[in-house]
Amino acid sequence: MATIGFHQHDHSHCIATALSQAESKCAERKLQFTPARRRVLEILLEKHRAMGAYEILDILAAEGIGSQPPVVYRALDFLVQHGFVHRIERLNAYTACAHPTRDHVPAFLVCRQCKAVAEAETELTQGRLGIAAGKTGFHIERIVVEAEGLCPDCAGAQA
Amino acid sequence: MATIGFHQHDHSHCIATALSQAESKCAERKLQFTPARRRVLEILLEKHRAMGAYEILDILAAEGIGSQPPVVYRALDFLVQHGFVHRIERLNAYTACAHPTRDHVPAFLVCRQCKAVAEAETELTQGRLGIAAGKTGFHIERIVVEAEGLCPDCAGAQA
DNA sequence: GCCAAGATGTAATAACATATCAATGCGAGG
DNA sequence: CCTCGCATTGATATGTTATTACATCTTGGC
Repeated sequence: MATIGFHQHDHSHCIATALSQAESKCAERKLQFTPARRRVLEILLEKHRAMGAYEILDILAAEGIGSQPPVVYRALDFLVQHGFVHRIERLNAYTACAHPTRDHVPAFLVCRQCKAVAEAETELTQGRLGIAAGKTGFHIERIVVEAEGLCPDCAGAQA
Repeated sequence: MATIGFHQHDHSHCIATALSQAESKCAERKLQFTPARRRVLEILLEKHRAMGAYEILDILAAEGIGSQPPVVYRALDFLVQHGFVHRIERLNAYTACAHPTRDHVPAFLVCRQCKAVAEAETELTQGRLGIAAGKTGFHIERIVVEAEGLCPDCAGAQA
């Protein structure tokens, strides 16, 4: 499985796979994979990029699923909590997890121009930060790693 | 110089030093260290914690320096741009740089309970993320590293 | 003194997120 | 079957963070 996604590929298969994986995972853990939650995940998988909550909400509203902010935020909270979706802090946006089957610490490459997002992995207590935390007795629970720069396409177009 | 700051210390000296360092740096680079910019940096140094833009704005407003959002956002943009202040994405907040004399990639330890922030350092193209970026031709310009967890005080208080 | 670039003043609005409370559906235990 | 408890949903309102737009003023180089 590619960890990085700055390339085109046929996509409908991934969507179906990811959705059914999410479904089984929810069944396994006795979680309710409700229509709103399912649809939000599906939208993120379809678009395959980082989307703002209100952008998703617009789609839900057009489909009559719900038009108030809490609808989408509740769905996103659920999906993030269970690892189906990640939040990109840098963009205040959300993106479907690229490899939901593995337990992992996500790291992102975010293009500052086109906003494309690729997901990689990292360690929880990597290098210097882990050392610094250990020294002071800080207990790390979660880590946000987001690199900002230019994706190959935008770097090329700029020249 | 300590890279981590979960401890008390006499502070007025650091403030004066940091301000005059900022001043010289601006002079050197022919930047305007205007009253609003100076005061925002000073506020962040005084409080010595992450502050929201509107929290800073309240202080500016009370002092008659300005009461509209752009006042504080412009000052913060300037300070962030030139490395005097860092933005904590996870908190949508800002904090004075702990070691403005060095060129560095900041990394933060953020307590999820008391919101205390400590600054450490990291590398721009560390480990796996750098490799992933290299493989795909992504050009990293900036990197955000923020660890969330419990600081020693909060971890202790909880027990 | 004049011009261009940078900085500020001000109003309005956009974008992102949460609080609250009532109503509904659904499974477990009686 | 009933009903208790709990997760989810619906709906309204509000809170928080950030940007756009445009007029005006200041500063520094020529």
